[in-house]
Amino acid sequence: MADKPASKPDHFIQQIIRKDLQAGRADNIVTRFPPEPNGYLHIGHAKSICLNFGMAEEFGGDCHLRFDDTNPEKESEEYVNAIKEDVSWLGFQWAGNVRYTSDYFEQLHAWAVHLIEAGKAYVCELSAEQAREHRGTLTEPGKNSPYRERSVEENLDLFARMRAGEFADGACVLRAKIDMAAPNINLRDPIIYRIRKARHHQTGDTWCIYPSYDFAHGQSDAIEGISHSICTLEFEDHRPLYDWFIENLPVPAKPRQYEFARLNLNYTVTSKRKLKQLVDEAYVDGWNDPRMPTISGLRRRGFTASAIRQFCDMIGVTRSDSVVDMGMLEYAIRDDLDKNAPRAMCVLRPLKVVLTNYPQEQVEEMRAPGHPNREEFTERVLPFTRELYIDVEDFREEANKKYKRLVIGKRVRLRNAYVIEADEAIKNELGEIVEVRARVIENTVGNDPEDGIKPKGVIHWVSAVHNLDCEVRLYDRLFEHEAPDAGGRNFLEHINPNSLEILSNCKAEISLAAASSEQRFQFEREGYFCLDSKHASPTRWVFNRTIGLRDSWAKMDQG
RNA sequence: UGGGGCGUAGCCAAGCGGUAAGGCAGCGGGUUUUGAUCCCGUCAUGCGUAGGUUCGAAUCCUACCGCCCCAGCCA
Repeated sequence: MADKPASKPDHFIQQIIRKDLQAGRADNIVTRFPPEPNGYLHIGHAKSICLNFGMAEEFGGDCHLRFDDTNPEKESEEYVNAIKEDVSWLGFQWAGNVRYTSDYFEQLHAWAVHLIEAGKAYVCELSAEQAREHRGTLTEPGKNSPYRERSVEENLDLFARMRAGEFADGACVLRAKIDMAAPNINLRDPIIYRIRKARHHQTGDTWCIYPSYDFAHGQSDAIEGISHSICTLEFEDHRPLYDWFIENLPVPAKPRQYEFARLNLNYTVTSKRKLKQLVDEAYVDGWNDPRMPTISGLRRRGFTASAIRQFCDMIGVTRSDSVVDMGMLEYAIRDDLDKNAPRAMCVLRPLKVVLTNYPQEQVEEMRAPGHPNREEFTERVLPFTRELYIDVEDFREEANKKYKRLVIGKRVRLRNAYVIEADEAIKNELGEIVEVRARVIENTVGNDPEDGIKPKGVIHWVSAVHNLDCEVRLYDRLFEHEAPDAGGRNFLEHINPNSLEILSNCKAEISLAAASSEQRFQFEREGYFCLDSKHASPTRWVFNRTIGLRDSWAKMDQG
């Protein structure tokens, strides 16, 4: 009774929607995720996707996917396709067809004409530079454009000729006639149409004038019957303009805009411009490089959609600027993979162990569970032979009692197999350990040693004759600085030169030969890994480390 | 120095006049054939600061301080 599981409290958007429903201000909740197809989606977009689709789902409404494609020069079909794939992969389904702001260009144009006819818009021939001078500053009001008082007829004619392609890019624009002295700069006669003689990925050469974001967004929301238009905080200043258009146009609905704080994650950048730069200048291997905070990068890295959704749920939705610790994202993926990833053993840095008392030709088939507490996972078979590999890190000639691995004269458990005891380290001429001689303690598979001397710890291993050669890629954060783009510094200066380490001589248990693309595993005692979708082939195994296991030993060993 | 926002623990975040939820990280302990997982415990006499109103203030009022956004024919 007293400790009934507390349900998560509503965030402010949920509170608004609940009130709107109760007050009858809305009966059908419709949201939209409105990306511009000018780059790939990243973890910050995941927050918006989860919010928009989540609200529709929670309140029995719909969420649309609408490409905000009003700037053909920066957009492309490649991005459209990648975005659709990422949204689907995250587990969301948009209502109806994919929509495009460009679907509404004809209607938007008609509304622009409507504003002209109402004396609320005019064609302005000020150059970009002159327009800037007329705009005023943050503290000084702007000056009216000399073209502001043109007749309706002249404006109609000019706008028609803009559409007809009679003017060069930049020769003139259509502006809303609002107030050049408004303290909110967005209201100082904002541009609503500009000339762009560029081929559009959806409409081809149909148009040479394109509506601005401010003119297109709210009206598109109205056309689609969006009830709650959710965007990020930097658009808050645009809300008066959003409302102005809705009030001054014969739109079929009156959507409302609400703003929330965008996601910031430490040790990374979430800016499409910067991510594009990393790709274009080859700091990474494409938008889906496993170090990228893009949805496709995280996917290739081994993240699951449900971990990303859980993360978005953990961080909440508020209006305060915040920087979420990367540790939260790491927690979300470890939590998912711990419960759901099958276990396997893989030796990353092999060191040969010869079991001197084990018969040369003998092969025993050890059995290992696919998961420590999920019996439905299929059991693995691990061939055990006289020669094995263990990890270099798991052997020391001598060590203090805190080191719970193999030490000369001490015992250790080989996971799912025998307890062994080390006798001798064989070194090369450089003094490097190249082999360890050890002995199997009899009758210790599933049992403690009969002499009562228990092993210090458990280490993983793989047969030196029955194993899978593979490559493992270890990733570290892409940036060394927790706020790479802070302080006016160039974020590229903070790139971590050691963000990728390729281990090419790894030895995995043979069951891993059947791994499929992006399939995820826990390599016991190491971390979570997945088969790389780009570099792996039927004859080549490349595993990406998604994230290591929590490692309290690493901390102890330092200090 | 105009306008719009935001300040609750190292981080995220509840709180909506009745005496500071929860999560991440950390720390201590228990279980463990993964130094993982799991379990238990611990972690704000304090809510940007200073006043005020009130029996009672993180919540209301006033002033101040700090941070973010806006002067694209980008979104």
